[in-house]
Amino acid sequence: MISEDERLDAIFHALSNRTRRQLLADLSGRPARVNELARPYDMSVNAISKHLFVLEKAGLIERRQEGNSQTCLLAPGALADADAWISHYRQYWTSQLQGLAQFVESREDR
Amino acid sequence: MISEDERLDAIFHALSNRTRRQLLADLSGRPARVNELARPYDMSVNAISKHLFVLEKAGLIERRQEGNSQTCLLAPGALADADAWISHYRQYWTSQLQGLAQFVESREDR
DNA sequence: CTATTCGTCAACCAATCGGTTGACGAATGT
DNA sequence: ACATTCGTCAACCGATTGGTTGACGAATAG
Repeated sequence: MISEDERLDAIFHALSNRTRRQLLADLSGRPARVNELARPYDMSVNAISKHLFVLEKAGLIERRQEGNSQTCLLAPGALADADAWISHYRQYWTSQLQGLAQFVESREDR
Repeated sequence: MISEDERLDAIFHALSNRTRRQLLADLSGRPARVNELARPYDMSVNAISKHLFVLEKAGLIERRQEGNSQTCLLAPGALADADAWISHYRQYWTSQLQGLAQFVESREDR
């Protein structure tokens, strides 16, 4: 049984690398094979394959075997989890900001 | 000059650790000093201090020197950036899903 | 059958991460 | 003046990360 924390760890970790974010962008709208995905990058196919594995572990993409080849496509759910976490805390951010001005003032004229 | 990619790297990296996410939760609503924050954790103050540094570098919190002590509080902006990135791609997720059923079908009855 | 293309596995590497301990400087309390 | 509290700095540690190369098995093409 995998905890919510572990899922969020994996999701945010997956998003914390620009190559992986770019791969997600590349997959926006259309699925693609590993080779296609790797071509534009100045990096071995192997490295891309590892990045895809990280994305898959986080639940951000799925891979489907297609005979010789392998198709990757975006998976729903994981990104929504990240979004939910952020949205939840953004409301605190906002509410704290309402009180922030007074807080700062109260300190600055000590 | 710090690139957008570097900012997002830092923000998502900061969010990828459950202790740091919890620290942000702890700061929800009220600022707190490093010692206060560290107390509930089974971890040295030093470790917490490092986590706070990561959060600060990502622009998620600010620290204000208060004489001997040090007050941490949430900072606006960074979380909004993460939110913006995710929101942008969620729309692709959704639109891709609309076409996914057909795609899967077209492959499965080959 | 043979050659090629696809992607992964395994081993390795330097760099970063997440934590520790110990020493320290700067403010505060007595 | 002295002791205490606050938090950081520095060094160290094992584990993980992000990349490499080389070998391999499985599917496809000639």
